[in-house]
Amino acid sequence: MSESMSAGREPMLLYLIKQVELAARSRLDDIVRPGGMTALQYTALTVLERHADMSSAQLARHSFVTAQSMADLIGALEARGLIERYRDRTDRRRLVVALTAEGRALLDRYREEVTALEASMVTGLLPDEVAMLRRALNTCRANLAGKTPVP
Amino acid sequence: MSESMSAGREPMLLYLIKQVELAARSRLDDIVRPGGMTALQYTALTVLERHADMSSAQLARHSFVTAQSMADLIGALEARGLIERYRDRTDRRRLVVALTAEGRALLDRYREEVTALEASMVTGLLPDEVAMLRRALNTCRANLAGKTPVP
DNA sequence: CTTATTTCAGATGAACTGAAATGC
DNA sequence: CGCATTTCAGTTTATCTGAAATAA
Repeated sequence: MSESMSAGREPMLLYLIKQVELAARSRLDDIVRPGGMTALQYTALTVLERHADMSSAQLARHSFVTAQSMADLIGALEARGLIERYRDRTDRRRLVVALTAEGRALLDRYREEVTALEASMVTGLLPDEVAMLRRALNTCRANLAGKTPVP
Repeated sequence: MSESMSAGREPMLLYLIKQVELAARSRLDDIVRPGGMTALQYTALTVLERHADMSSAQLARHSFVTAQSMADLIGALEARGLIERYRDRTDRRRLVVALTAEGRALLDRYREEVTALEASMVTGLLPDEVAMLRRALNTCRANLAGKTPVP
């Protein structure tokens, strides 16, 4: 009965994605742990580096999590002095997040190792294939969000 | 200074992978919640369907988690009656996991919806591109594990 | 003796929901 | 008023580490 269906033939894509996420995050945690950060925190810093002047709520939408979850993360980064926040003058509800010098220094400190981790992850794939992987993941992300590619 | 480096140009692959995993898991949770399961539990059942007669420790290695983490998951599935365990006669340390009829029924009950979720996730990609995505993820998984593709 | 499997106990990280305060 | 942002409080899920029992 069910063994004739196609879904059982190959592992779910969701399973593969989860495995890669789990293994990659574990490696990234090892890299940034000496800096007193988690992989998630480091990743958030890289997002802030690419997107200045975002509020916590904007970051939450950008990252597919609730505003409350992002507030926890932002709070931890602020407590560590890696970011600071200031009130937006034109909309005083918003607390705009900015990297501090220390935050930038930590990003720089681990940039090479993180780049090397990503490179080791895609070892055996051609440059075109890596570009294709990136494009496919962006498509998946957009499809799951019901939105256009990436802000 | 750091803005001339390549790492800052595009979002990290790790970030994209995490976003897709988060969004996809959330959708899968919605699908299987009526069955009283989490996405993780459903995924574990699909692994058991494809790999019979595995012990919890083997499953843990297969899934990149500790034996203790897998024991929690297996314990929940057993408590729900979706799997059962029996002692391996030739190695009495091992408790071999087997799907129950109820476990198979739940797999069948959600198979179509889960297949549709994966299909919707890769909407806009050609079949070749989906195959390439799967292959690339397998490569990443193997590279991160320091092992050969998949058991 | 060493190693593998399982189990027990506790800790942590990272997400969630609900509710309230503030400001647009 | 309704909506967005932030914060506070509590909860859940999914991982981890450490330690002990059993068996190969």
